[in-house]
Amino acid sequence: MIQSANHQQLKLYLKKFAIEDVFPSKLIGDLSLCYYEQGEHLCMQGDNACELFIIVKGKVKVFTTSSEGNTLILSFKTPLELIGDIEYVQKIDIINTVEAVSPLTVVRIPYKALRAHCENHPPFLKFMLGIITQKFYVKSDFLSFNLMHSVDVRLASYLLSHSFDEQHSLVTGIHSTESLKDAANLIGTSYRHLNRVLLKFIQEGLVERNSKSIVIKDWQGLKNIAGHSLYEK
Amino acid sequence: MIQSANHQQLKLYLKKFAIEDVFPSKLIGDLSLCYYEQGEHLCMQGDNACELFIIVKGKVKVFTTSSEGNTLILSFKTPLELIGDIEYVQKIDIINTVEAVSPLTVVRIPYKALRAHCENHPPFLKFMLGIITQKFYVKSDFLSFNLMHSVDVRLASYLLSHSFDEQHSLVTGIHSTESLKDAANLIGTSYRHLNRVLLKFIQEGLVERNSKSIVIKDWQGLKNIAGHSLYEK
DNA sequence: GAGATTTCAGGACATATGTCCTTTTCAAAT
DNA sequence: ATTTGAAAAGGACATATGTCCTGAAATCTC
Repeated sequence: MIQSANHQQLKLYLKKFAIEDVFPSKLIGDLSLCYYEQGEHLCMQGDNACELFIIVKGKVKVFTTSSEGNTLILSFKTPLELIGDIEYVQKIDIINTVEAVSPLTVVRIPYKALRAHCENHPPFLKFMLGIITQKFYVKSDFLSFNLMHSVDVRLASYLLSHSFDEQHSLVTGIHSTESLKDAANLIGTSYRHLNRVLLKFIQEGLVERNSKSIVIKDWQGLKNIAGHSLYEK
Repeated sequence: MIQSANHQQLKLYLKKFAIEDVFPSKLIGDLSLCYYEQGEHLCMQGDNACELFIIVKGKVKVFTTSSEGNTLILSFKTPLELIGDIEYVQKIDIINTVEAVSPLTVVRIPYKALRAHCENHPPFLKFMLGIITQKFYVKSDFLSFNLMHSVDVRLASYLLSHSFDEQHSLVTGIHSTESLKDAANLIGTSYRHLNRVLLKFIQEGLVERNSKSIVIKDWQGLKNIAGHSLYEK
């Protein structure tokens, strides 16, 4: 992780997301801009929480590891999103591990500064409320979706929503290796089973697979399986 | 539903939960106390949202119905809890249906009054943040738990946590009829399968079943299956 | 470039879970 | 008490999913 002293850049980001007024001016000096490389961890499950992160560029995955050693990905997050918000309010340890899955830029703010200057600052409180209620809504949807639908449906939905990712459009490049494992962990199934369902999709002509990627051939067909596509956000 | 004009009683509730200072005094007149009978609905999925409810006595179940007609119970809620908070912040329609499962007392506040007087009122914003982050945390846990564990584990956990409910202590009375169906819908499985697992528990001597209730015989045995008991809150 | 090593896809089997239907239980009505 | 109908429990079967393992493919090392 590299910490930047470039306050100009930081302010550009705040402006980009229209959150300049969220923090009182006396707190601006406590903000810093940080860059993480792919694979680096922002925080680890169980650690003491002491800073709030605002994701302003790149993508992270949020996951938890059970006592049995299983990994479950709870979500992928892209700007504008907060890490450490729940922990700040509830005053608890880090709940989930967060890892950069692309080069990442975040604004970092120590809890200490927040408690000193934002505890009763309505713009900040409203900002937090907006983000957290959104998160809750998405999570609630995600829960229902997972509990009510089979892996087929979930995978179809996953493929659809992750094809619109930053990079390509229709010709999606979902890397076989890591990201398929991630997909399994996000969907909440085993890698083995995901492969099985994928094979079925291939046999049905819905997708094609080559050594490096998975390509969607029949958009509508997948949509019919997915019903209402989730995992979108 | 019966609306009460008893402002004295209302204030007692606010005091009981130490939330007298959450609302500015000019808004107090907009609060009202409402009583619901078991089975009544506070709000229905898809309806226009216009009031915030604070549950101060009794218990509700929050559930959603899929387009295929399946019901999934997302949670049971007891005081102190909010209904309509996400909708208020996000300005969206009612997400889930909420039904009283016991005689219920709530404090009702029209959104209109909140927007007029609480939009920038830090005590209110902080109150909302506290409740919503808590909800998020519980839901996140619930999601992981459901996605990572089998129905056996989930049922064991359910039985354990729902035995400490208001009424009895060890000798739990989980009514066979409705509440077993509710259990299935909460766990996210079919009634059929829940019955199957229950039978297994009975054969293993973990629980006993008579015409009206299910009694836990082997507390520790269930705990061993459940691992860390969820569904607690 | 050939062997060694890791990674990945798929086979075989066991188990978990869903669906549909039949049997059983319980309680209301007569 | 008998009948009758609703509700709950369980049987049978099909399908979904997990686990373990093997063979194939890719990558690395020298």
